Amino acid sequence: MVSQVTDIDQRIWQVVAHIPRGKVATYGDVARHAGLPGAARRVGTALRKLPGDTRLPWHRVINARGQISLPGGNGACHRQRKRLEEEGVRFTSDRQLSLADYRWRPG
DNA sequence: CATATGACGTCCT
DNA sequence: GAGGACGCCATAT
Repeated sequence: MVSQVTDIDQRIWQVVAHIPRGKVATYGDVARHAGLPGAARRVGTALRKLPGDTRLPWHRVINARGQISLPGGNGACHRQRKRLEEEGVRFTSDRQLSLADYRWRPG
């Protein structure tokens, strides 16, 4: 079965590509900027379709609680944290950071 | 057309 | 502040 890439996915990816280095955005924020308010879950599905070798900064997308939403089992979770730390983002816990300090606010 | 699913958000305990 | 329950949205079956 092949995941179909829709126009929605393209818009979501485009928004993610605009998140500046060293900053993060919540799934809800990305959905809203993509013109799909309330469709935060759909953002996760779109990112899930990304190939492992993508250049998109998907690691800058976290949930509204300021924590990584990927399951800890796979290595993706650790990979996301590592990339963020390399951008200067400090974690207050294994998978949590301070949204107040790093949340991206366009404008 | 009805159900199930998921890298979520908000409210409540 | 940390979890759980329930709600939302677009897709897949």
